[in-house]
Amino acid sequence: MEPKIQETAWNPEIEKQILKQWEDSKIYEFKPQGEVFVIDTPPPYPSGRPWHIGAAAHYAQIDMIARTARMTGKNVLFPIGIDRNGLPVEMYTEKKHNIRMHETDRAEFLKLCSTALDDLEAEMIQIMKSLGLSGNFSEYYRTDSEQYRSLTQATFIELWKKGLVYIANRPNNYDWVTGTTIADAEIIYEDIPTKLVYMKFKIKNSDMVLIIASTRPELLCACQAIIVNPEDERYSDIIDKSAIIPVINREVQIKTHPSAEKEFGSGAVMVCSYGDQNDVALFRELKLEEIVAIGKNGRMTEVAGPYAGLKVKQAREKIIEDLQNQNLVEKIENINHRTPISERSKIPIEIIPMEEYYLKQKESVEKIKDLGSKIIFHPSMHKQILMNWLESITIDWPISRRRFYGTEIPIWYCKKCSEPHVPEPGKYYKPWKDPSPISKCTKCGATEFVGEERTFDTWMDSSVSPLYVSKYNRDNEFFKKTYPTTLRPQSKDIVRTWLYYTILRCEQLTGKTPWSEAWIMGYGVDEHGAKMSKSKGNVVDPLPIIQKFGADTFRFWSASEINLGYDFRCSEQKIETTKKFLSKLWNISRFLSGFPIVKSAKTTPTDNWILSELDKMVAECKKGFDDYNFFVPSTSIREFTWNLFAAHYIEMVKGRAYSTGFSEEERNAAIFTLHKVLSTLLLLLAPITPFITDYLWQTIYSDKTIHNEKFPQQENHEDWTRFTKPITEFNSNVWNKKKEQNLSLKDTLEMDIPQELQQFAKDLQAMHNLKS
RNA sequence: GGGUUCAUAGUCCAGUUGGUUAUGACGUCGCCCUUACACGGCGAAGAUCCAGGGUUCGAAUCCCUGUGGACCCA
Repeated sequence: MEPKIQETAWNPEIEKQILKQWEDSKIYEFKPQGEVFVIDTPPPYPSGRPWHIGAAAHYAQIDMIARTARMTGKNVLFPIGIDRNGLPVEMYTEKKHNIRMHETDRAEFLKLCSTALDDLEAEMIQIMKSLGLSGNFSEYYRTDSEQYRSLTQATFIELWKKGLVYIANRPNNYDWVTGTTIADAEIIYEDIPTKLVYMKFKIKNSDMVLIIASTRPELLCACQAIIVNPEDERYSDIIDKSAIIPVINREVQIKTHPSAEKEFGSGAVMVCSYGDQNDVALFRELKLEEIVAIGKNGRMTEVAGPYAGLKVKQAREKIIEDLQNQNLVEKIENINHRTPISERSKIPIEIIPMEEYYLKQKESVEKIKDLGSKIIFHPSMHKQILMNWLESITIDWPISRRRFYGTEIPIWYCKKCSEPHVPEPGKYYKPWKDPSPISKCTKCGATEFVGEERTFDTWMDSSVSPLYVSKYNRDNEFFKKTYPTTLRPQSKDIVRTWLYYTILRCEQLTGKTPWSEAWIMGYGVDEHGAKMSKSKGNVVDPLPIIQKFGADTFRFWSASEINLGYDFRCSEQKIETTKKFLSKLWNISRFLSGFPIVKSAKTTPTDNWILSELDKMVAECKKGFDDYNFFVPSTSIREFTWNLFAAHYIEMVKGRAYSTGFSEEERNAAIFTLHKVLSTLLLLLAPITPFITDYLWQTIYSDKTIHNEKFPQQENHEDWTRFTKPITEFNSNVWNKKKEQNLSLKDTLEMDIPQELQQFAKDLQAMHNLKS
C-alpha cells in the first residue's frame, strides 16, 4: 500500500491553506449555549516594532487554553482586542513627528496617534492570525473605539452616582516645563551631580547645634519636621525637642522614624513638602501640614519669602549663599544624587499638590481579599502577589490624567458655580470639544457649562475588559450567559494593576468577581536570561522566526519552553531545534499512512505494553491541560513519542506490520496499535500544534477537522509499564553488542532473550534478527 | 528598605508526600544509509544538586543562616 503522505518533511507553507480552511468553515465560532468558557483576553498594546516575542509566545499559549477548553466540549469565547489608550503612543507620536503634545492642536494630535496605532496594530493582528489563534478576529475590538470608551465612561458615571468618586488635592509628580502631572511610569532616574549642604539647626533653649544634610536647601521654608533614627544614640537626648530652621527662623519638632539612615549625612533628616516621594509618605504618616513652596510655573511661591519668584535652581544657589554668609553651613559635599527626571522634558520633576479625581478603593479591600481568595490561580503561588498588594493599599486610586490620548472624563462644570455634572451613560462624550449635554445646573440653575479636559488613567479602560467582552449594558441575555467570565490570562508584572483594578471595578459594578480563574505568565527574556530591551540590542523579532519555521514550531517551542508562571528564554536556535520534533511526528505519520486503518484487534504483549505507557501519558497530559500548563503535555508527549514509541515500539513491530513471518491476526494487532497511538498523539497535540495535527488527521483518519474532536480519555489498561525498563535496556544491550562486533544493525546475532521478556520474544527476535 | 521567586553537567530544564545508580533536551566527541525519518539512528564523555549548619536510619527534596541573580513595590 502506498503511503498517503509522500513528502519527507512538514512544509510550514501548508499552514496558510489550513488557516484559510478554518476561516471559511468558521469552526471556532462562539455559541452562547451549553457550557461556556469565556477568556478575558489581554488586549495587547501596539507600542512599537517589533512586537515582543514573549508576547507572541504568550498569545500562542492563550490559544492553547482556548483549544483545550474546546476539546473538553465547551463553547469558547476567545475575544481579540487591541489596547490603544495611554502614554506610549503619545510619546511615540511626539518623537515620530518631533512635536510636543501640549503645544499641538488636540484634535490634530489625536489623529496622528490614531494613525500610528493603526500601522502597528496591523502587524500585530497579522502575527496573531498567522500564529493560528482561534480567536474572534471578525469582531476584534479596540479600547479607543466609541463603543469601548462609552463603556468606560458609563461605568465611571455609575460609580460617580454611587458616590465612589471624589476630588482631592494631593501631591503628584509634576513636570513644570510641559505643565502636566506625570505618572510614575514616565519618570526616569539619573545620577546628577549636586551639592549636599550640611546646615546648622539650633536646638531651642539649648546651645546645641544639630547638623542636617540636604540637597534641597531651598525647601527649608517647607520644612515641617526633623527625623532621626530611633536607634541613633547620638540624638536620643533631643527627641521631641524643637529646632530652629536656619534663615527661616521657624520652629520644627524633632521626631524619630526608621527611614532616617544613620549613615547618610549626619543621620538627621529634614522633612519638607515635598523633596521626594519619601517626604510624601512621611507627611502622610506623621500627619504633617504641607507647605506649597514650589508653584506650577516651577518658581518658588510666596511662602519662600525673599526667594519667592525665583526658579528652584536659582533659589537653591541664593539660599546657600545666604546660609554661608550667616555662618550656618558646616560644609558642602559634591555628590551624585539619584534624581527623578521627567522622561519627556528631561528636567527634575517636582512633587506638587494637585487637584485630581480619586476612585475609592480602601473600603473595598476586605471584599476583594474575599473574592481574590476564591479565584483559582495558575500557578497558585502567584496569588500571593495580589494578596500582598491588598495588604499595602493605603490611598485611593487617582484616576485623572492630564493627557490627550485616553478616554475623556465625562464631566461638565457649571460656569457660574463650578458644580460638576455627569451626563447620562450610554454615549461616548468628549467634553473638551462637545457642547454640554447638560442644560441647567442642578445647584444654581445657570445654563452655561465648561467641559473637563482631562482623561482617565489607562487602567480605568483596561479594568472593564471582562464587562466589555461579555456585553455588559449592551446585550443582557449574552451578559447573563457569559459573566462572570471564566479565565483571565495575563503576565505577572501587572497583577497589582490590571488584575487588581479589574476585580475592584467589577466588584463595584456587579458585586461579583470578574472571573473564576486567573492564569499568570512570566516574562520572555533573552537567551542569557536578561530582559530584552531596544537599547541592549537583544530584542528578538518573532515575525521572521514564524515565517521561517512556521507557527506550529513556534507554538511547540512556546509550550515546551515555558513552565507556567516562570520566566522563559527566547533564542532562535532553540526554536529551530524544536522543529525536529515536528519532523519526527511527520515521518512517523508518513510511515503509518502506508498501512490500512484497523478498527479493532486482539493485541499482543508488545502492544499492551505501549498502550499501557500511552495510557500513563494521557493521564499525565490531562493533569497539565487541567492546569493550563502546556509544558507538562508537550514534554511528556515528546519523550513518549521519541524515546519509547519511535525508538522502541515501532522498531519492535515493524516486522510484524510488514507481516514477515507473522500471522494476519498478529499483523492487524500491530497496525491497530500503531494507529491507536498515533491518533491519540495527534489529539493530544491538537491544542498545541493545530496545523500539522489537523493536516495529518485529515490525511490519515478523517475528512473532518481534528478541532471538533474531544480529548482522548484514560482507558485504565492493565499496567505493563514495569516492562519498559527491561525492554529498553535489552534493546540497548543488543545495539551495543552489534557495535562491539562491528555488525550492521540488520546482521544476525546470537543472543538469548531473558526470561522476563519471553512474551515479547517473537517481536524482539524479528527486530534485531536474533538467533538463539 | 519591603515583598515574590530562582539556584541541579558547557547551556536549558525535570525531579510528586524525603527512599537504590539524579530526568530529558541542546551542544560536544565517536561510529553507522538500518524496507518512516541524515531535519535520522546508536554509543560515549560530561554534575561537590550555590555555601554552611540542622532534622532524619536516609536530604537535590524539609528547616535555619548566608551568598548570588531576576522581578514587583517603596
